[in-house]
Amino acid sequence: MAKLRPPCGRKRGVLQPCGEYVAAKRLGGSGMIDLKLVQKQPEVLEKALKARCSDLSVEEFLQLDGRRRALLTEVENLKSRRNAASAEVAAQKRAGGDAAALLEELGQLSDRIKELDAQAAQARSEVETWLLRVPNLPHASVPVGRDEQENVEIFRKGHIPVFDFAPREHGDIGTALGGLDFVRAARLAGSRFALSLGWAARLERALSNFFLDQHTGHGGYVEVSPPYMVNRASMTGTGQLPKFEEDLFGLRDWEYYLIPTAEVPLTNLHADEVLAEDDLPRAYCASTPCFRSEAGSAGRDTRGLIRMHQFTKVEMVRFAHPDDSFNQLDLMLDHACRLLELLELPFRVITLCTGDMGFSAAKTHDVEVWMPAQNTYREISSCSNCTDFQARRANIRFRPKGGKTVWVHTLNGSGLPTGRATAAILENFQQKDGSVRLPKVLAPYMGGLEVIEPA
RNA sequence: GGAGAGGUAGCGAAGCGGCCGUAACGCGCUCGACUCGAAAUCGAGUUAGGGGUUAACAGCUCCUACGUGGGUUCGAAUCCCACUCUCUCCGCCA
Repeated sequence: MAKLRPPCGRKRGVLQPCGEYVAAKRLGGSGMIDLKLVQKQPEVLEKALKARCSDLSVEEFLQLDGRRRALLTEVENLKSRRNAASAEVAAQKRAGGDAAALLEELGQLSDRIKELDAQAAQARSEVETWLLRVPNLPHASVPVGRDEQENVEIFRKGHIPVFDFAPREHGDIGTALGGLDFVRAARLAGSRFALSLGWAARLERALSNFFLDQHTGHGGYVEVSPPYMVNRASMTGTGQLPKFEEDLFGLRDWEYYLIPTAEVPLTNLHADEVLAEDDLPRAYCASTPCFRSEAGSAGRDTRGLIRMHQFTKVEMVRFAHPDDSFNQLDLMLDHACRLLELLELPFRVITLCTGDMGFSAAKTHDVEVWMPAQNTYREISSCSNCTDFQARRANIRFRPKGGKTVWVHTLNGSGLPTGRATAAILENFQQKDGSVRLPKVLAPYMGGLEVIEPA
């Protein structure tokens, strides 16, 4: 079964076939945060890490890196001598001489180099492991804050519905209408799984198709149908690994992971490529299942469709020129908001503070939809500019006209997850008699169905 | 699953133990010449990472990298082993 070994090494050499981190070929180049920056301006990183409430020690890094450099200097001097002496051997042999004495010395030198090389590789690997765990630096415009309490609301849109009855939870509504079956889903798989039937299954397909149609039409995104499981290099490229392995589902005998979001395959679509400047910006979207272990969220959102081990989501990914990436972020945010407007759902947009942002993001806007049963806004989309963070890890560059290659900026945003969208529709459009009205834009996708009636 | 071919810079491709990794040659790209301008042509330039030195991402200097990892050797793109990906043919299969 496990005969076909997992492919996870990639050309850039950050990884070796069995998933262990080894010396990078291009330390400080592709693969991680800017090494030079850390070395020369450790205080910048220190400040950023503090803002993110990270416990990584820059001090520790400086020690590791110092050791690495000391070893390198030593071994490189020896190599330099070896190279010169080897050339001498060649010259003597060409002249018909006997190079025995030199060869004797070189043999010892070679052994010493082998020893030091191993030590240097080890030191390099330690430095790299540290760097791979450093989150992206927050953009200057991001509010500094500890947690979600300090996120900043930007604007609200839409009308919060007023009910002359107690609004019910979407899980109950969907179950009562025969579309959702959490009992059987639990029997089939376990908790945090859902099963939809009839109108609900069709609604999931309808939402997916509606979102994709909007993106490929209005938004100019290229639709992609990517792999739903990827190798370790891809997961490292977008930042899920090595730090967040426990959040992922992996296969037992194969070095593959189920994607937690289509951001992973879509962003890695151009891994190890050099794009032309004219290729930017580039936009992709995909509807895929997403798999998340939800480790650490035990007890949260245990009812309904909000937090699942498997859910379907349409994702947007953009590759942008560094000078243009924050414009692209605004654009992508618009695309997400537009879907909610078309679905007639009330929402608000917030900017995440430094302490609440994801690992790879330099700036993130969350879109939160109104959920009547909880009487609050809940996240339905998250749009992030990852600047060059993922591009470094996945080695995605572009070539400015006539210039040297530069890291692209990558962005990703949900647009939208079908489960949470369904939840919002059920709750916001529920009616006193137990029926649920559907947004008008979905009618063509629902075979003309406008209201879901109790059986 | 069987057999074979291959992975070298932005792309194509040569090299198959030291004179070939600032990697032949071609394309592309940059600059210049020619031109009123352009095309064509001609000329020059054009890999990346790291160490040292440094105010410097400037220069100078050294090291490393020919799919990945390991081995042989004073010395490996070149020889050996394992792995991986791509392509062709055969077999099997939705």
